[in-house]
Amino acid sequence: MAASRRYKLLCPIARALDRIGDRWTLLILRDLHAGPARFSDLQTGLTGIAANLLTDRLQQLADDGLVEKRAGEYGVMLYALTPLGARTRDLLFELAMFGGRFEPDPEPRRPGNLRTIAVTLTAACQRVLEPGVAFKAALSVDDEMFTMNVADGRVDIRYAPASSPDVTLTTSYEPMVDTADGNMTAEEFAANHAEIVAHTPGKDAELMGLLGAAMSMFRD
Amino acid sequence: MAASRRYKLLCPIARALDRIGDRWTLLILRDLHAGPARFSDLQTGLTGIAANLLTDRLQQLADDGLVEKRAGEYGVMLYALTPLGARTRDLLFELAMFGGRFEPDPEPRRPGNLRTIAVTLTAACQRVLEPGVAFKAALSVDDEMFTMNVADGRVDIRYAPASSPDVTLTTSYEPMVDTADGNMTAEEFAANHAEIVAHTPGKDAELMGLLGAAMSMFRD
DNA sequence: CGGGATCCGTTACGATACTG
DNA sequence: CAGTATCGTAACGGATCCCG
Repeated sequence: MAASRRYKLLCPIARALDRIGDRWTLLILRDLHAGPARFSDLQTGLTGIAANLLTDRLQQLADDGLVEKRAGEYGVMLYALTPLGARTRDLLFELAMFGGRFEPDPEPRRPGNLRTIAVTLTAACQRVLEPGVAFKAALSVDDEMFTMNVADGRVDIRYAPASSPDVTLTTSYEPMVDTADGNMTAEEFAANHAEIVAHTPGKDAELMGLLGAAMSMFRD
Repeated sequence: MAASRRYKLLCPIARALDRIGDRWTLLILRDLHAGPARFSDLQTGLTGIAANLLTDRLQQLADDGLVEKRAGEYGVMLYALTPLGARTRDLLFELAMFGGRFEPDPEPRRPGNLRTIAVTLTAACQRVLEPGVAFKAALSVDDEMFTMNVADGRVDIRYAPASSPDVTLTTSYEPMVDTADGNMTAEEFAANHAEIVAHTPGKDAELMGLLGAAMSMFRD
């Protein structure tokens, strides 16, 4: 952010907005909550962000200590959240809870990839998780793969294929959004829009119970 | 927000940012959480927002149903949060919690008035409030007056003088910020930077206990 | 004086093209 | 793949002016 446009106010809300209040910045953080990403992963997911803006925002986030750039395998550059950057999770979830109250745009654009859903889903599951629930799930949403780990009262969802999951769920993006928006019940979602296979007995019920409760959080 | 710059994404975070993601918008909502305000109250509190931008933002907020414009006494126009707009409270609090992790700007600007602190303080108190606590307090912060009502497990802080309070607290803005930032303990704040008078016995302890716990939330 | 509207220079954004 | 460079357009910031 240009120095001239910083609020510079002695108020923690303004201090936060001076770091993450720019256009695109919160959406970049949102996608990074799905795990480390390459420049082009982010550019694809953000449907039409200009390359120079993505460069600027990543630089700003790095300067402020929210994101770090590091070399991954095969020499590719990876951007990842720092512990400080990961603290935006609850904030992003509150944004999602608030945004869920509005009708979707009549002509919505689909994101270029589904990293976007990880942080919202993680935070929602975290809030409804009951003690003792534990499993490893492979989620396939429109052929994009997620790993969902639940253990010790913690939920973690990453944009990566899962090895040896307890349960596998295959579904699509739109019905998930419809369910979160209240246009479909969790029961109908489970019955008609989810294909589920348990590799460890009983874990299918744990997964669907958690997901159903999480998606229902967005209603009043 | 210009239609061309809306994200239009089928993601609740983007839907929220399409309403409240513009520059100044969240700070306007922040100040409105202190109670209904006139145009010039907002312009003063936001230290240097251009009049045309404030007009634009208020119009946008009204169009989206977050703010309503109504006639107050003596024919003055008042802007107030709708129930939907009031739902931004938890979101603003998460922003404050996150922003509190950063050092203040070396040359911070002071807000033109102290409406700015109401929502942060309300939300923080709400989260640490213990059952059974109830009082009405008059807060005087650098000669700006707030009414703090605590009853039935709810906290409400408004930018208005209080009539017949149980307890009166006189203090200043900077020590409150220092305490929230962790540069001062709640004990030192109470001992050296707060002048407190109980009109109903025991209510002074309830007020200071609540405020101390609230300001301490911003530490790790 | 409160509550804006208008004008204008500056800055950021968005699209496309280009490069190591 | 991972950015840079360029350029037209849109938003912002500051000042001034208007009107009841």
